[in-house]
Amino acid sequence: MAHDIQLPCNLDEQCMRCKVKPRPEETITCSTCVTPWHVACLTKPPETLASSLSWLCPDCSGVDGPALPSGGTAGDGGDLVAAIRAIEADEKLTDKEKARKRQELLSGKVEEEMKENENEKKSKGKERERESDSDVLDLLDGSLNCSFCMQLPERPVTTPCGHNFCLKCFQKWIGQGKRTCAKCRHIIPPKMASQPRINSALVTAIRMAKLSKSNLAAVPTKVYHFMRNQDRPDKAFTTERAQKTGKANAASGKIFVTIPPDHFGPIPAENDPERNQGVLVGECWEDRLECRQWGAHFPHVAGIAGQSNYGSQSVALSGGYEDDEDHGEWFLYTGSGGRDLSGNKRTNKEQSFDQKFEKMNEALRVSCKKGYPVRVVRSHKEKRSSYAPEKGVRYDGVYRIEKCWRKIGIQGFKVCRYLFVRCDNEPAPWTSDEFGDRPRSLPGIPELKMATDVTERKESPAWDFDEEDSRWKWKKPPPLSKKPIGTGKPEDGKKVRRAIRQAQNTSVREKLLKGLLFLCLY
DNA sequence: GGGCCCGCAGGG
DNA sequence: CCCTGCGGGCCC
Repeated sequence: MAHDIQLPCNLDEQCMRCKVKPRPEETITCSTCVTPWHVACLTKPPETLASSLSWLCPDCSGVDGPALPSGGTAGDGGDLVAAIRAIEADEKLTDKEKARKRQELLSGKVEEEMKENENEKKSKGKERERESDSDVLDLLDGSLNCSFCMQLPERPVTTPCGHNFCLKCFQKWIGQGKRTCAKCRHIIPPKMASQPRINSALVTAIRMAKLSKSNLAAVPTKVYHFMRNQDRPDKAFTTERAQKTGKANAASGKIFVTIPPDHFGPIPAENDPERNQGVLVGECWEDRLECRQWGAHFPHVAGIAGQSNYGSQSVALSGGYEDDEDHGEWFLYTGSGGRDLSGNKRTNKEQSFDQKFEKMNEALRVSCKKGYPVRVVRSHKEKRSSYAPEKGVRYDGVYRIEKCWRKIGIQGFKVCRYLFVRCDNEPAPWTSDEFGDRPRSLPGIPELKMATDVTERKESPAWDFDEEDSRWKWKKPPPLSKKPIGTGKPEDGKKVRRAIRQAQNTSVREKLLKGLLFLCLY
């Protein structure tokens, strides 16, 4: 892998990259910092003998190191920094032991203490702490800074007394004839004064800390999200276990995009190895399983994708419905959480009218608060059976029962917008000063991707191109015919009718105030 | 035309 | 491990 991190040999003369102890002739020593490196593990080994005599290691050559492994997540960075911090703070250790421990840590050896920390963490449960990583450089801002320039040390050298300096700053100090630490006045050993050695462990730590900070919002794709699907067929399939064929009982085919399930916002080209174009607004799929395969909306049935302590990645609107609250440009979305009496999915449950901000609803609210963009998939399929209006679709108020699914001529699901969601009883996470009424992006969130191919959208009868304005406009569908309401099932009829009445009597405004509806803006 | 049954996927 | 969830096909 050409993109592996460059690492020298450690104090035991073992290559920190390949973990073998190379023979002396297989190593090369940096002419500046005198650090030994394993030649076979260098991405650019010196080509001639002459060049090898004056060879500068990757840390001393001043050339930016190659890309760090992309598998590192914010969490890894946080753990690493926490571990370094623990080592630094340990008063029982000598500086040499600290340096050694840091090096071991960075070369992949796991300390027993680390394992214990891990276990502690696990017992506390799965915690999402990306935000707490924002202080990841605080550590570096403080104790690790060069005492001369007060910046993160460049090509850092570390004195035996444990203080860090830029190589340049240090050499300048030595050049002035000083032989004591600029910070604590401890004697600097003559060997260090004449041959300062770059603290490569610290270089790596700083790099990784910077990386984990800068990548908080855009953690590179984890390969396994892609790999794990490679043994699946391209299309939905029936498992051995399933007794019935067809998509009703199918497992999804491979997932083509490489975004992790908790990825917010647009799916960019780099996560679309199949087509290298990303998933664009306006794309269509046959069914929910395909929405899943292209990463637009992962759950196969559920309407909201998300995690209650993290945020919501996407929602699915089933039905291009005529609705005062669906204006195309904006719409109201109610959360999940009620019971569905239709069909015979799960029967024995009681119903509640008011849904609560928990689980997926809470996930959506988190996204509201934080201002994360939410992918939206709108179904253009004609709906019937389970969600027929006369059956009191989600009479508990989760869905508006007075509306009907309508056929609008196109079959399939479509990415309609990347939305910034606002829940009406939460303050908007952005200000109009910053973003206007239509925020396009927020810090740490990738820029929205819009389909530029207008022909794509032209296929949808829900959108009209306004020649005067030269832009696409949502076409309000014709009003629906009123249909009688009722289930026909005696045991449900009373409850259903009561709930329907209740829902009808609750104005949109009231619902919003109660937090029953989500107001979505893009 | 719609009710019923079925099973996957993932959150908690 | 359990339970739920804006699917979907088939059979009545």
